[in-house]
Amino acid sequence: MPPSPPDRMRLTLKDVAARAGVSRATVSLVLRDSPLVAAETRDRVRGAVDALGYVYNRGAATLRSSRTKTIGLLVTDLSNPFFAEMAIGVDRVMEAEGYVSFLVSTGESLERQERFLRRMREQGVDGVVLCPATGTAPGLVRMLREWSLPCVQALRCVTLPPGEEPGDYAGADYRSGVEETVEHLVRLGHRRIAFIGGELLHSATRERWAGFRDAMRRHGLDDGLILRTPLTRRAGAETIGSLLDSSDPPSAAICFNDIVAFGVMLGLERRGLRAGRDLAVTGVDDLPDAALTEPPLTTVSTLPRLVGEESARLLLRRIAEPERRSERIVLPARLVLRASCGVTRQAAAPLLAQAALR
Amino acid sequence: MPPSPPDRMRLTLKDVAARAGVSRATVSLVLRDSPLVAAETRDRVRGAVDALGYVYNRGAATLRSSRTKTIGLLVTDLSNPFFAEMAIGVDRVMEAEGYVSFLVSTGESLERQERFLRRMREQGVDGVVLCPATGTAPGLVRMLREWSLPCVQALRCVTLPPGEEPGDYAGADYRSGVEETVEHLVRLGHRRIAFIGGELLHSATRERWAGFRDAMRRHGLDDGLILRTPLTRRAGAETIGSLLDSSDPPSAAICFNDIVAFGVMLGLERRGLRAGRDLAVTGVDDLPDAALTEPPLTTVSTLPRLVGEESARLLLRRIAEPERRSERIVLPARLVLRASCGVTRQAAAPLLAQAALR
DNA sequence: CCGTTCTTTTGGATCGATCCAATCCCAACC
DNA sequence: GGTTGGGATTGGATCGATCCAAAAGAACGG
Repeated sequence: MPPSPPDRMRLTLKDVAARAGVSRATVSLVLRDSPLVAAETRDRVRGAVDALGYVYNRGAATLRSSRTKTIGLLVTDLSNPFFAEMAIGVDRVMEAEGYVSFLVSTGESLERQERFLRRMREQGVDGVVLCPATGTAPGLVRMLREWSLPCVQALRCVTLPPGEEPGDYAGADYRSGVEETVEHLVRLGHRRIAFIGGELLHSATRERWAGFRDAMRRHGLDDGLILRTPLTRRAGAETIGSLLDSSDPPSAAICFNDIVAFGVMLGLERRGLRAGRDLAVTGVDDLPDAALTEPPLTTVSTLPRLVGEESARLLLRRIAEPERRSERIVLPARLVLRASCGVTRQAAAPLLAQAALR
Repeated sequence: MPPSPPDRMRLTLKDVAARAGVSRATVSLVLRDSPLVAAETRDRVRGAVDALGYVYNRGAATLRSSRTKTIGLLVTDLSNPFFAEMAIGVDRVMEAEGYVSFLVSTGESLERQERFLRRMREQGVDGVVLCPATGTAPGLVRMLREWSLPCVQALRCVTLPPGEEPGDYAGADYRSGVEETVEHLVRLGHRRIAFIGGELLHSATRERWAGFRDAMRRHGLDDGLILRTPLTRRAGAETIGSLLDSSDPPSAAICFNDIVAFGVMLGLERRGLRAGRDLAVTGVDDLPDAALTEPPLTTVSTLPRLVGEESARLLLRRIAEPERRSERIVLPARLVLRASCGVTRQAAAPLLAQAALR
């Protein structure tokens, strides 16, 4: 460790320059890894930096260059590991480029979301990754554009009227993930399938519902059994109870996400029933816990960390080139077969005949 | 919304000053809510700010005042909702004071931890809240002190040699929480109790172990059944299996945290056993899910959000007054009785006699 | 030896707020 | 009427890096 400055005075470029026998400008170039400086000079300056224990003052650099090497990252609910993972993904990519992130959890509050964005502007962040809170209006995206603050939406997105640039977006293909789930359940012989969860109207909900409806209709099945519930374990447990008591209960339940699916499995357990035997249950997200329930949960893997990484890369591209066209990155979402949907693909064939007899 | 600046030029204090017919200095005072300015002037300036759509440039302010109104927040694992909650707590308090936080998940990597702290110093944060990664040496705390960067440790803490100022710390009273758990289990008649989890040597582990050992010894019981395992669901499930197969299996298991406890319950379920009936199981943290397992989990509530809030307040005090004495805030941790430990306090009395006959 | 080109280095101006000592204003008091 | 005092306001210097145009130095051919 270099010896700390003996006095309380903070060292500046000038001190380093004096010690290395060059000008301030040269030191500045070295610190920014400019190819302009000669190797010999570079080493000398580096030596001086280490010897003095000089600390770069990013604030001063910002003022002059109006580049802060910081970004804002807004997620709706940090205590949901799904979003936390995505935040980690963003951070890993940004960090490698020398950026640091302001992270905040909006808790689905539009007011907090906007306040934070305003503050990010004051801070002069180079861009933001935004998971829009439920109910975010297109006006917000326009506002950011007005500010010329680069923004990438992640996991959810605000839809702008056609004709307007939609803006960058990175997310998972919820729609086809749910479609694939329906296909699989139908193949297993299920005809009456419920979709559980998603009271909030945002793109991630609409995509799932669309996938569900399309796939059900394709098979001529009733696509109306969609239950709007909060996205909690508790809601899952409660919903499944009333559902099973109804006059025409389903034989399978596709849940909005794994959390709801865990709740459904809990609800079944409380009634002495079991997922996979008495009701096929599936989720979305493939949280680490999904493989560890009893029975393990069939679910759609949406790889939040990857989504985070892609959002970050997208934002970096946008910062480098603000005028480029909007880009949408939709990562594939694959169905991960486990026991909670009754039977895995390999074992499905013999059962299909049996199911047809129902 | 104020009309955006018509040209690309960024507005400065000077523009606002001109419009309001005052000097730059006065505008600056208004923006900082100084009591020095007359009410009439203040309103006029505020009007000009709104009319022009002026955006405060915090970077410039920082350079001059060397106060950034930012802090760094380092947690070990953001995808653990426990830490995420604590981060939210920190953020809420800081936000109310006009601060924003750089948040990073170190993933228990000492190298990442140090790199991030260095970057925080360059950014000029006013302070950091640190959950030290496992294996963090006292040298790190000394380094921060050398940098005169205010630091509050949270949830875990590095122990410095006696005589040295220990530094600020906020956390939960794991020790007495675990002691209380032991007391309760003993009251229920358990004699052979295992402690599961905690391979990593940090203060939060040591405290739990100490609480366990003390309480067991106090009752003349064997305090040696401590199983070091990773802090995951999977580890909990695997550990309980081998434990039950051993020659002298325990009748109760106190788990490091709820995650491990969930794993243990899963392990029991896989063997057709049930927590609370075949083995008493308890956890620590009282995650939201703890109330929703089957059976619900008895656990020690540690209120991570509160710990976060306290850490933030502590940091604010330290920033305001760097030379004050170190402060330790240890929040009480209470045992929350649920069914997984076999029987709740109210129902315990009749069972005690029966237990004595074993 | 000079002109040309290319590489490397440089000093001064600049970014936009805050700090501070000085000034201004106006009422109150002797 | 002059002086004092306190509240309100101000102009210029300042924080520490980057930008830029220009200079210095090196290399080389004619």
